[in-house]
Amino acid sequence: MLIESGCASENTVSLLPAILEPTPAASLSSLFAGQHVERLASGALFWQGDRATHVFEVVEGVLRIVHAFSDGRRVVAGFLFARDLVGVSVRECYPYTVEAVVPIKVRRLSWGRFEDEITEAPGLRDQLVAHLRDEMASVHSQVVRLAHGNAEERLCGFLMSMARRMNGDRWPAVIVDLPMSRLDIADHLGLTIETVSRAMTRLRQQGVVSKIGRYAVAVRRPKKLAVLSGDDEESGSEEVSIRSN
Amino acid sequence: MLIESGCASENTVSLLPAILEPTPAASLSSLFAGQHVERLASGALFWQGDRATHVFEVVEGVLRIVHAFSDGRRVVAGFLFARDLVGVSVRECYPYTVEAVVPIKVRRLSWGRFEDEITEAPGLRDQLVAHLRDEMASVHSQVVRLAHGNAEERLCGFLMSMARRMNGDRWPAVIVDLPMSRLDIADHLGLTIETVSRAMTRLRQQGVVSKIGRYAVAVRRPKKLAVLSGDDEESGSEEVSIRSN
DNA sequence: CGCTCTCTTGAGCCACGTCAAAGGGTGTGG
DNA sequence: CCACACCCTTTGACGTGGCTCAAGAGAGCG
Repeated sequence: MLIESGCASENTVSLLPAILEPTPAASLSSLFAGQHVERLASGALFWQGDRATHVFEVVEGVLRIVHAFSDGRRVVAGFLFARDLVGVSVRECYPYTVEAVVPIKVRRLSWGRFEDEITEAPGLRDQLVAHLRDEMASVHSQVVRLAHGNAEERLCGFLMSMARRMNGDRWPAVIVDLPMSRLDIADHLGLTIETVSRAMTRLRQQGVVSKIGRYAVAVRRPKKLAVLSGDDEESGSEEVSIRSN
Repeated sequence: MLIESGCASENTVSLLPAILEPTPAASLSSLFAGQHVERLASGALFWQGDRATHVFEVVEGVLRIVHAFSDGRRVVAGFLFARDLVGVSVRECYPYTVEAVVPIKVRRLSWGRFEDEITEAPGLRDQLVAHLRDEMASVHSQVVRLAHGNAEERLCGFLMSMARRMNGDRWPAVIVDLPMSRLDIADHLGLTIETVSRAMTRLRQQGVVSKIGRYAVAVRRPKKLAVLSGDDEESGSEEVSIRSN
């Protein structure tokens, strides 16, 4: 039974004794603390192909990571929320556009300044590595979600991850905000808006969720949602699958 | 015209003056130089859910990154080749199984030792960050590929990325080795073996590729392959697409 | 109240999944 | 050296989930 549900966050750093940390900057976020807060009601924070000149911290709101294609098609690779960092995993040019889903507030740091600060504080380097690893895990699970299931499973997986992120990893969450449009969700899950809509309707009919206004749902049957998302699985060995209920 | 085709590799590090590097270890790979070479004919290097005790360097051969589900379905999140590192982006437990596609050789380092070496050499920390960023870019493009196109586009994208990786980023490549089975490719692209097979046949009929034995193809029309994969796109703005040649 | 934008619902079609069988390469044993 | 068996791949026939096209329903706003 190795499945200690979790295997997540905040451990890499603590593996090293916290003794040698002379700097007061405890977290990557604190680097942005002194920076001016910028507001953006809508549109792009930066464009795919631009030189990566800045790193951002999301203060408030939601953004989407977008790959645009010349044929008009679009892929939403992910969403960004308060406290997320933008651009730290980029090397030279931004490989995607980042746009505001709702009016947002961000702080920015020039790439050079960010690098300098990181270089001077070993603790922050570790935090950066930890952050990149978390980001990897998140993108990785998105790969699995896209390759794996049908429309309903993908939507359930998306709702689960939204519930977790917006609730500080508390689960089950009752209310899940979905500030992005159906088109954003569709492009994120590799589906069309119609299919997303139908899948959502089916979930409502099954009593798994119910709509609250337009941009939120209430999770009525968290367990069923988890099962449908295929999130509880990941066995790989034979001797599982007893699971009553 | 910001699109300097490239925007890639080996710059993050050189932004910092290379003055302060007392250690002889120039690259992450060199950490593994003294380690015993292990051989694995087939089966898993480690299992999904295992505690992440080691970091590996692939010396020779090909491996696959596998997510297994309790219902028997499988997702191949990616493939690993010579010089690739395995496990550096993991935090506590391996979130996937890594298996040998062909008989492989690897070197290993304990997690603790890896961390220690990294901590002592600032240059290596930068390399680690650079490595994680490259890995992010790779996984990111996999997300885009899965969310974007139909079977043929996905297969073309896969062939392109295989051609690039096995040829040290030289393109166009004539011969592309495909040591993995159709099932591996199918699970990687979110398709079935039959669909992969049919897509491959269609590419052959169009004269884009031709089969060489069982585990390799020759690229006959690289340009068409690139177009079909949707790789040349990524515009986003209107005024591009001049690009002679 | 009417306009517009987004979401929902419906009908038909097509690409891909499923089921089934045949083809081809590889290894083993006669 | 051939024969057989096994496994992987290819090809075919058919069904279905999701895409396309089209219309209708809410919600925000002047």
